[in-house]
Amino acid sequence: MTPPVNTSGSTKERILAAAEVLFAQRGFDGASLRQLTSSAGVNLAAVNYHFGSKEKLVEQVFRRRLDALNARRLTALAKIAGVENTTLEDVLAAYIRPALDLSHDDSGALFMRVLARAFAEHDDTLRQFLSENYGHVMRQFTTEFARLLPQLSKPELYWRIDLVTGALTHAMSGFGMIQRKSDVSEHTHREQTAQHLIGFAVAGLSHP
Amino acid sequence: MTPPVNTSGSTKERILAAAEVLFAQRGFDGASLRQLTSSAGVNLAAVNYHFGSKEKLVEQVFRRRLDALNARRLTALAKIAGVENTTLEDVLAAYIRPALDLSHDDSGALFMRVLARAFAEHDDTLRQFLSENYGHVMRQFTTEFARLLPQLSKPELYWRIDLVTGALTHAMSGFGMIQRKSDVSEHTHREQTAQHLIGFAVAGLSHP
DNA sequence: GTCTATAAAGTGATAGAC
DNA sequence: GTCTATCACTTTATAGAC
Repeated sequence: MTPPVNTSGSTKERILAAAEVLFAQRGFDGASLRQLTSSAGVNLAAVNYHFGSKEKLVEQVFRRRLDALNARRLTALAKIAGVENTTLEDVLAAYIRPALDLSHDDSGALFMRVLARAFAEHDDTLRQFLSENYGHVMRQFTTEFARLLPQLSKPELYWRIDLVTGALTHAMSGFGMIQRKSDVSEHTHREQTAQHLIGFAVAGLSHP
Repeated sequence: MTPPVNTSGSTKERILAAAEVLFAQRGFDGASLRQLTSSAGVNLAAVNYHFGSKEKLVEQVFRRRLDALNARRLTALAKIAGVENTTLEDVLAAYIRPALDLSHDDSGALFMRVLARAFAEHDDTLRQFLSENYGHVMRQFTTEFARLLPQLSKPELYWRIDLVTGALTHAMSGFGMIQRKSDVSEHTHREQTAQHLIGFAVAGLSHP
C-alpha cells in the first residue's frame, strides 16, 4: 500500500522523478506534496526549499523533459527545413521521433501522459507557460508544413495541424500500455510505431 | 470576482449545470463543492443530499449528456450498419454529428471539454464507469469500421481508430473557442466543421 | 540542506434544527 | 428539501531548531 521509496539521485532529482509519476497518475491537483515527498523519500519541506512552490515544481517537471525534447525536434527540423526535396514524412519524423525516443523508457512514457493532461486542462497559466517557452517550436513546424502544403488555405492548414497534434498527443500518452510482442525487438517496435503515426499524420494533413 | 449565480431550474439541475462548467474549467479535483454550490446558488449540503457524494455527482454529469448523445449515435448507426452501399463517411457522420449538435450551445461545448479531461485522466474508476455504461457504443462502431476496411489487420484498425478518436475528442473540446464568422450561418458553420472532421477521419482511417 | 512543528485555510461529509 | 454548524482531515506553505 505504501508507495516504494526512490533513493537514487539528489533530493531535487528525486522530487522531480516522483512528481512526474504522480502527476501522470493523479493530476496536478490530485497529487499532494505529502504523497509526492513521501514517495520520493524526502522531507515535506524540501519541495518549497528547492522549488519555491508546488506550481514552480510543475513548471520544472515540464522543463526537465521539454527543453531536451524540443531542442532535438528543432535540430532535426533545421536539417530539412526549406530544402527542396524534403517531404511531409521528413518533417513529421522530426516532430515524432524525438518524442518516441523519450517514451522508450517508462519514466519518459509517463511524462507524455503528463503532457496530455496539460493539453486537456485548459488551465491558462500552464498554457501561457508552455506557449511562452515552447511556442516557437510549433511555429517553426507550422511554417514548414505551410511550405509543403501550399494548396491548403491557412484556416484549413491550422485545422489539420490541430487534429494531428491532438491525435499524436493522445497516442503518445498511451504508450505505457502498448505491449511489444516478445519476438519483436525494441528497435523494430519503435520503428513500426513511428511508421503508424507518420502514415496517419501524412494522410490527415495532405488528403484532398 | 464572485461567480454569477444560476437561478433557473430545480436544485438538482442547477447543481449539474454548475458542475459541468466548473469541472470543465478546473477539473474534478480542482473544483470544490463549495465553489460549485455557491456558483449554483444552492446550499453546500445539497450535493450530498441529492447525489450522495461528489463522485456520484461526477457520474451524473456524464450520464446527463452521454445517455442522449450515445443513443443518438447508435440510432444513426443502426440506419446504416451492414447496409451494402454505406460509406466510411456515413459511419463517421453518425459518430460525429450528434456530438457537433451537442456542442452547438455553450454548455454542451463545455461538456465536450469535461469529456476530453476524462479521456486524459487515466483514472481507473472513471474509465470503468464509462466503459461499463458506454463501451458498447464504441464496439458497435468498431464492428462497422472493420466491415468497411477489410484490408486492415485488427491491430492496424485499432491503431487508426485510437488515433481518430484522440483527434476528434481533442478537436471537440476546443469548440468553445472556434469563432464563427458573422457572415456564415450557424448551420453552415456546423456543416463545414463536420466536413473537416469527417474528411480528416476518412483519410486517417483509410490511407494505404 | 534537512528536519519538526505548526500556522492558516481548505476539503468532503454529516448531524440535527427548521 | 434546505439550512447552519461542525467534525475530522488534508492541503500548501513557513518559521525556526539543528
